[in-house]
Amino acid sequence: MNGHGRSGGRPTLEEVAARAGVGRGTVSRVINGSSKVSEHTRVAVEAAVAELGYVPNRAARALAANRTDAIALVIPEPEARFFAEPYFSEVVRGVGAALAETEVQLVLTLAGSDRERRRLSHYLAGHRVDGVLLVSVHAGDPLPELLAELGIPTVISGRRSAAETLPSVDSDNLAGAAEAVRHLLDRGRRTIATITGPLDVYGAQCRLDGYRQALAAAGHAVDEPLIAVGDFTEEGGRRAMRELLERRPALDAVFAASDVMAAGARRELRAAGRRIPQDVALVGFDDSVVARHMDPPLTSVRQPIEEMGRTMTTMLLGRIAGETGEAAAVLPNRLVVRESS
Amino acid sequence: MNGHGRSGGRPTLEEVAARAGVGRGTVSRVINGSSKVSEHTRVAVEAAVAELGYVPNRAARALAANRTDAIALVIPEPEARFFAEPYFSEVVRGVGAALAETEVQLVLTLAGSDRERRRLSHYLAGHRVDGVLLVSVHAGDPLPELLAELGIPTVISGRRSAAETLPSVDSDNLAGAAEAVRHLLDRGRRTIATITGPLDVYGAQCRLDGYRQALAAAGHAVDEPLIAVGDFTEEGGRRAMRELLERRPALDAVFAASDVMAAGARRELRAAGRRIPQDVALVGFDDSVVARHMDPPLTSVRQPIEEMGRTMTTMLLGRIAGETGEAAAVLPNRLVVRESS
DNA sequence: GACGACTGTGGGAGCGCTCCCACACTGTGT
DNA sequence: ACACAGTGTGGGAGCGCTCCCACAGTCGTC
Repeated sequence: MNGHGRSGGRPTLEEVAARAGVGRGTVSRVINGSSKVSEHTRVAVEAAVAELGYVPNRAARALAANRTDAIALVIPEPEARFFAEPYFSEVVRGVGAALAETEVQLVLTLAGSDRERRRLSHYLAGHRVDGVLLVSVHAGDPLPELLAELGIPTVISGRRSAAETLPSVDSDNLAGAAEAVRHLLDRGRRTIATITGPLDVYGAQCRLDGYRQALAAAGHAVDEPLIAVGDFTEEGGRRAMRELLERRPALDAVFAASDVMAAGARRELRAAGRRIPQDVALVGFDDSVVARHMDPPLTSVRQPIEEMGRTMTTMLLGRIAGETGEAAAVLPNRLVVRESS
Repeated sequence: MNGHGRSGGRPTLEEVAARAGVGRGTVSRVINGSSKVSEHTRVAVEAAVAELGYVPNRAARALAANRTDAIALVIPEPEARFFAEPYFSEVVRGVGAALAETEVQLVLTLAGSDRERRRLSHYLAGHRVDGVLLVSVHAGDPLPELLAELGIPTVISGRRSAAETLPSVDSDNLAGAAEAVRHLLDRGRRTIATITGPLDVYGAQCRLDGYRQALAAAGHAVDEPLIAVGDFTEEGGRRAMRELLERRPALDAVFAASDVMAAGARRELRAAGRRIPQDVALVGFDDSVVARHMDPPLTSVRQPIEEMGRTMTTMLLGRIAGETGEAAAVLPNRLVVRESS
């Protein structure tokens, strides 16, 4: 086809060795960047590699070395939160960026139900990836423990609790929420409500804590009826907003723990005849497409998702390489101010 | 750890064979569902497999059989269109669904520039995947040809021209656009403008053709000044809308070839004091998150992206298995009617 | 001048599978 | 009785690498 090697097949280590006039072991050393190869030989081998267009056979290498140079990204398929727009692609982009300069390949795995996740661990046991990236793990998910048992290095995104034991990368939900609330205070708002996520989700809890802390730090007492629990859905946001308007009709700002809930809140506010931001300022969380295209465009807390993907990957590669030690990164969030506040 | 096999390692074929009291070959036959194994033996082997928790070693299999049971999904990283929201995740979901019942794994590859794509083909040459799924391929992209040279089965999404030679899966852009326009006509609109995508993109061309055909079929002459060329960006949509309002201030409907351009058009219409849909009806294309959250919610043409992913995958697996013959699927689009029209 | 320590290097062994040939063993037809 | 096709089955020979042991060569040292 392209003149390389013998008939049909791609060139092998052996052929490169023959061409360079050295032994198999030497070529292997050069390919793997081992030391202990003389300059002279190295150059000769590299020339042979180039001439033959040699590319190591991944399967053979994996078999012999008992590693795969592949990591898996496990995706909770049915979950709206993750598949919802930018999250997924940004994580992938970050992971891809971290992997770009390595020879490690990314295997994507969709696994929704707990049963599927069990099956997956069986699968991972045989199909052998060197490590696993777990996104959006719930408390009670069996997968992390199964992976630990199998001795497969794992990094998760988002802590499951304050006492997360697994290596994890998270954004600073508390600080992000606090910044959002501080921003509303700075804008002169005084009756600031919040719509939280489900409180058994650690991140949602953190965002609520941020809300509380920002108010407290500014010397305001927290008025509990200004807190309504949502579920990260638009309808949930709407319902929570309805409650809030009933309980505290005089509120002049709302911090929603997700953009989608903010969208629901906006609908409800409109229905109640409140103008945004004149009557009520609105801030969301996630800085999703929804935020940019809302009317008015939504002020929102942006998580460094791509960077989280990158950090997770770097961390995982480190652990595969045998590093232990500190393994919990918390990345800063950033408030993106738009017209809604 | 869990009592399986010998110390440390996972069980091998050999061990299963010993346990079942048969030869290696026989176990292999059972594992691979080959015929020519007596019922009795098969049962015994399956029992041994279950007892030992045997999972075939992927690398060994790949090496011996000279196939990898993996396919690559190549993603044009920097491209907004693809990474923009649901597209990516839906494709992945479709591919995942088609792969779920197979043993084939999905390898994700990000490759932006042409140079990166060349590097990628080199990489793929290392016999790392059995086939490749190419999303969002432009005319002039070198990758398809490189893959063809390497003899790697490939399926692309979206034809590059009417005379696409590669196996491809596309949505019926022409019919979708025509339906959108017909819908506007049904709503009593008479002066229907369109904002197209870049016309060197085949899909954009098809959508324009659909616009023309629908008007022609309804007995309307196509008024060329009602056609403005955009570039799939919001700003482009805005600019095109401005042109249209200048040339044909009396227009009462706009069909934009993408939701994002429709969002731009909407902004411009608002700025010009036109109400949607009372003064001007607006229809987009893609049914993205933007459409659902626009104000008013945007009528849009929905592509069966997940199904496209599934179809591509099925097609690719077929070709890997040696099927040839017909290889171009065109899936129907569906108009999702909302308040903007 | 003999000895060890070190540096490069070659190549055997083996990773866990699939492929395929050889070999029972059965049954049928002559 | 014989040959002869058909079934299952066992196991050798690799697939292309890495690992590691052995060994040649070089140098410094006693």
